[in-house]
Amino acid sequence: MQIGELEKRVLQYLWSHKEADAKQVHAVLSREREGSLNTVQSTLDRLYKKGLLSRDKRGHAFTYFPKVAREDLIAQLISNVTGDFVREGESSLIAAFTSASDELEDAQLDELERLIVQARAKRQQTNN
Amino acid sequence: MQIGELEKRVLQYLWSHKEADAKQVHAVLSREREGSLNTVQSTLDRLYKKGLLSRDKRGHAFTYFPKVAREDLIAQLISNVTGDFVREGESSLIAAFTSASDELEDAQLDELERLIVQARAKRQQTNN
DNA sequence: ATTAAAACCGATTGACGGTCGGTTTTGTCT
DNA sequence: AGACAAAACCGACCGTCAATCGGTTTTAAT
Repeated sequence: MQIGELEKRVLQYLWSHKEADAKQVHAVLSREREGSLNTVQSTLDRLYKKGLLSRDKRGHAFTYFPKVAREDLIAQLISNVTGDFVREGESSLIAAFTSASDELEDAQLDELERLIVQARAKRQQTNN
Repeated sequence: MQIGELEKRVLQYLWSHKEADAKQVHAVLSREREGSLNTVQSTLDRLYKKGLLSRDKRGHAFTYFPKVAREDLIAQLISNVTGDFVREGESSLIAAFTSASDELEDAQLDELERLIVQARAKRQQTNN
């Protein structure tokens, strides 16, 4: 799946505000970019058809909600873009870490390790 | 930057074989896909112009070499595709890990942790 | 029923990867 | 140097997809 620039901004907004209709999104975005309400509407609709948003009619307008978590989408995008490059038995994450580690802060290294420990604990519990 | 299907295959081939000219690449790829030599040539040239390959004239033909490491390209692609989603002080990797951890094998968890330890050791040395 | 708001449709534009025919350049061999 | 063959290079075209927006239809509130 391919996510455009405007689509990304719209997603960002919805993740941080939980819900909004086209008018609201347009109002906010028009402070930093051009574009008609119609364009925002199309974009919301495209995201909806991509399964990234859900919606619910309230009065005239649809109110849109994020349907996928930000982290899930990030994971999916990473998987899409790296999938063909990754060997059997390897993870995109590991491949990426190999070269990204230099840019990580100490705190992020710690955080990542913490998450690993946590993941292990979880699969211990659930016998995963 | 955007990498197409054929471009990915060509890169894969060059990473595993170090160098090749258009003819060779075409010969190999034509076992699994259609397409003229010219198409492969264009693709090599596009990759060259993108800075992902270098080349060197040998006789009539250019011989192409990978210019970026596989892991570096993966990291760059991840950064491109997730960049706008990632908060200050956060890493795409961490965000991705949050949702991908369930799919990782135990061995990969171990591997990742090993890489973390290694990264720490390295920055200890170089006073990073 | 009227009316205003929003959804919906369809057309257009701009990127970009893939594809390939045809021309030009370039190396090689005699 | 001239002929020949091989490969580079150019330019055109297609398909896809995000962005854009005008105009029409649907819909809901009064």
